[in-house]
Amino acid sequence: MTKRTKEILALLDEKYSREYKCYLNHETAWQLLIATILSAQCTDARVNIVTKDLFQKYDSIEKFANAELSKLEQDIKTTGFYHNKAKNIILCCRKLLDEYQGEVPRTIEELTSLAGVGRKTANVIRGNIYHEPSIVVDTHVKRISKRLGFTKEEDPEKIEYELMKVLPKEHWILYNIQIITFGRNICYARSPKCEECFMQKYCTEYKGINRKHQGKNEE
DNA sequence: CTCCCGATAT
DNA sequence: ATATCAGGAG
Repeated sequence: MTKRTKEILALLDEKYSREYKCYLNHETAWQLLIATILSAQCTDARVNIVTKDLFQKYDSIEKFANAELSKLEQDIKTTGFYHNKAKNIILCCRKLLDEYQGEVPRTIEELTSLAGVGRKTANVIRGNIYHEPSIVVDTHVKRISKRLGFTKEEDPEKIEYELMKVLPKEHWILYNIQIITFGRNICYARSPKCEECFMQKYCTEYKGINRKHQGKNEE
């Protein structure tokens, strides 16, 4: 690990909690799995609003597996992409029952074989439920890892492997949640709060005081 | 690469 | 009006 990387991780540890706190409300592994499927291109705040009622109405994997598609679509509608998500959740839960005895599997291969579950969702489960070191590359991790100069890749899977080489294993899970918090509070995709950012020194896009991020319409 | 898609901030 | 939000499948 380079000195620069060590300093960035120290700054994150200093600013944000070192304890892992998931932003998607859940009580069980299968609830986190469904919440994460719903979180695609949707804010975690919106997902939590939906799952609050959803997990009372559907209080088991069986309920989701036997759900009526059009009903479930309406129940998750406000998360967007609701046709795909509803269909995937039903298929996913049926497979959990048919092939995994209702247990959420542990490996990337098994997890990504479930409908609606890609690498990002699989890594959320592995990190959060099974406490396996894993890099979750979501929109925040992608954007901010590029700004911090950890990667220049566009493909989330390539970014995942690159971050594995750069970051020590003990920080993999922590990095994910700290970067999301950083992205929510300061390092926005649009109009990030660069002037009050504690990461200025390490940002490849910071242009200096009184300048907009990425240098559009300057001077 | 395209499509899926509602809610919110700018 | 447009960009963005804890992406995934065909």
